[in-house]
Amino acid sequence: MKHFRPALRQSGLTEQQWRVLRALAWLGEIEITELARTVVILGPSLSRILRDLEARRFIERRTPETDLRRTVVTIAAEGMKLIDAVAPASEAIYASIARRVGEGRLSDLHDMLGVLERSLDGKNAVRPPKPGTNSDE
Amino acid sequence: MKHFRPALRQSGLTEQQWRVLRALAWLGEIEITELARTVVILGPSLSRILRDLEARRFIERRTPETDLRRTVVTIAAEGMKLIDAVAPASEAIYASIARRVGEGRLSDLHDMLGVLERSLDGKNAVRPPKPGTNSDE
DNA sequence: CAGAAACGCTTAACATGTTAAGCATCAGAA
DNA sequence: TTCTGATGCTTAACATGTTAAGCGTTTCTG
Repeated sequence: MKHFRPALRQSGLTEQQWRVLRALAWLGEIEITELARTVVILGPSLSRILRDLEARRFIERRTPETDLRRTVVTIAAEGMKLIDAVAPASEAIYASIARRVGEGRLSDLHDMLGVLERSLDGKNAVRPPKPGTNSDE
Repeated sequence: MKHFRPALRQSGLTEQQWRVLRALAWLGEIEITELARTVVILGPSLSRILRDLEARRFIERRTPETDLRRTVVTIAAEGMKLIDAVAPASEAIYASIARRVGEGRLSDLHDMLGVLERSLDGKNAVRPPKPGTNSDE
């Protein structure tokens, strides 16, 4: 959401890069296909984003010996530093939004979007994290 | 929403092009800045979309003598044909979505999004049309 | 009347969404 | 063991979102 963009840009991150890094900080390590589902970004887009984050040494990749098709991604030390630097501002912005809109309303909206998603797609619906994280609006 | 895309692509239209054409069919003629607000597309993006639609002769432009800065846009005959050709399929898809999700839920969601928007931005909040039109999800 | 500020619109540049296609690898069937 | 289909991931190409900048026009101020 554009409320977060100025703060993120100060740290040289786009929204999507931030969301990906946060997910990695949260999850530890994850395979790319799973990460795409978790952050609700299409595979080709995620590939490109990860390429850039890897070039900037914010993430690292590893191919498990058990299945050479797969790539496991983790956040690197540089990436964790960035997360730690940006998280306070991001959380403050989110808290401000929550105050203005109301926690109850955000929660209701989140639930309704989940219902909508399940109604339309049935399976394979990924719920974004509950309020308290960077909601994708 | 991706439910509409296959049908639109058969007619050589993207979602945004369709939304712009439908707004023009609905509104008659409108200035570009106003159209951008109405369809919730940023000016630079709308400029590019209109450029393409104009090249394909789906829309027409006119500069009013009263203010040479402004451009008034209208849908052209070719554009109206396209609207008439695509509208039945689009409305059928929307009706299907409404059945699966529930009209009441869609209406509630629409209202909640309006509240969210007003809470965050106060003024200048543009409400997308009520269900029955192509909602921007 | 002249100059400054604001407005309307466009374009450039970059990031990402999206669709299609391709390559390497794995799993399962014959 | 070999072959086929599926999977994981990447890239190309195109459309659009976004930010910044620029140009022409209008409005406002001194």
